[in-house]
Amino acid sequence: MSTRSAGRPRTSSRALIEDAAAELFLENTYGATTIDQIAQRAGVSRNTFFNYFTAKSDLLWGELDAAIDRLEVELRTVAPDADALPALRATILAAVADIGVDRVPLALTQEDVMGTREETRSSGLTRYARRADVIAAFLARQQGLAPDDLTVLATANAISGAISAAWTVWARAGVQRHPLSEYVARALDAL
Amino acid sequence: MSTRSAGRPRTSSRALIEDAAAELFLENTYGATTIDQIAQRAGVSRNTFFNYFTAKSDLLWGELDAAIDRLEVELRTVAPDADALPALRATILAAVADIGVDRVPLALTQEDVMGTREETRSSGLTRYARRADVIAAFLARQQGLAPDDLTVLATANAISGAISAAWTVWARAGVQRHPLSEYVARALDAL
DNA sequence: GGCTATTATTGGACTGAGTACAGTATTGCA
DNA sequence: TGCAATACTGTACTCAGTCCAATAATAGCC
Repeated sequence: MSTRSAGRPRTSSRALIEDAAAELFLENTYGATTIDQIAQRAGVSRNTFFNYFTAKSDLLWGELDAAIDRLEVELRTVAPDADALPALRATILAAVADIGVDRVPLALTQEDVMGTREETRSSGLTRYARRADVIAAFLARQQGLAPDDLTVLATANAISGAISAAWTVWARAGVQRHPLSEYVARALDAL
Repeated sequence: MSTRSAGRPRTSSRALIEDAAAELFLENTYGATTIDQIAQRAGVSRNTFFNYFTAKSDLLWGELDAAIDRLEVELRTVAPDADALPALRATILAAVADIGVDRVPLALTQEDVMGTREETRSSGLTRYARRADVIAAFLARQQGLAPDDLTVLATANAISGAISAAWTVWARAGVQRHPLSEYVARALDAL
């Protein structure tokens, strides 16, 4: 890597890419910045980009992806005889508990600035789907039902949808926003 | 159009494209057929394809798109003083009422055959989102709340998610499946 | 019939995401 | 020091989707 000359790299390529992308998204909007531009500003080749991210949209959803990962892991530790829905609610809230005021995913924070409603939306939806999968697997496991049972899937999709709404409203709330978990709690209560 | 020689065309380009696509999806899977192949088999230029469809995935979701269109239109006719949720439920069921046993969207019917779970999923999700928008607009209108109210959005997303689950289970049910509206009704009851 | 405005269709050139693969640095470790 | 694994790069490719200008076809009108 020509620009990072000396010994072991001070910053990982991953971080360089993320920083470069964040800058460019703010300058030019998400849609108008190309992967080539990101790689170039990060001082990294285009292919290195794809070593760290499978798609451009990955850059927008780091925080959310991590929360879903946590949710999946934590749901595995729920006692088999626990009541499914209360346990699910508690675990969902725990998975977003440490997401505070300043940690807003890029995609949502700068939706307006970036003017990418449509473009970010479809990549965000795949997170909704993954979360629904995680929840459905938990419900099926916990309630001894098939993973493709209609009630299980309907419940899981409904819950995932409500959480999506919470993220959206939270992110749009601007500087005076409360912790994400409050929004998620209220969204779940709406069911 | 070289292949359709005589007078006025017997079949519209749109139908030719749809038929060609359906054939090719079955032969080669959705992901493995290109727009060029579809256009070629339909005896139409590539650009003509884009005159009729904005994306390849449009070909998969005709039935669902139409149902969402109906839902949107019908929701506008609901009396302003009607109780929102019961009216919504009735309108949703009406919008899928005439979708019978044999009318299964391509995307879902041939999910296995086409082996495109991942590829069809993201395009299907945009339908989920559009339906959620339609429902949220209705709820906000009917209840006198802001369209970005958390409760409104959470409810709309949850309902749209449940409906997605219903479509999925319905389509996967195979030949012995019941009318779609039964699945949708059960999914909504799960909330 | 012939004329005209509109619409359908086409060709061609382009951008940009994502993939494949082989080759070259770099690094960690023995 | 050397070797194996890993990080990085170059190049070439496929395909979706966009843009624009040009041509065919059609419907309506006289």
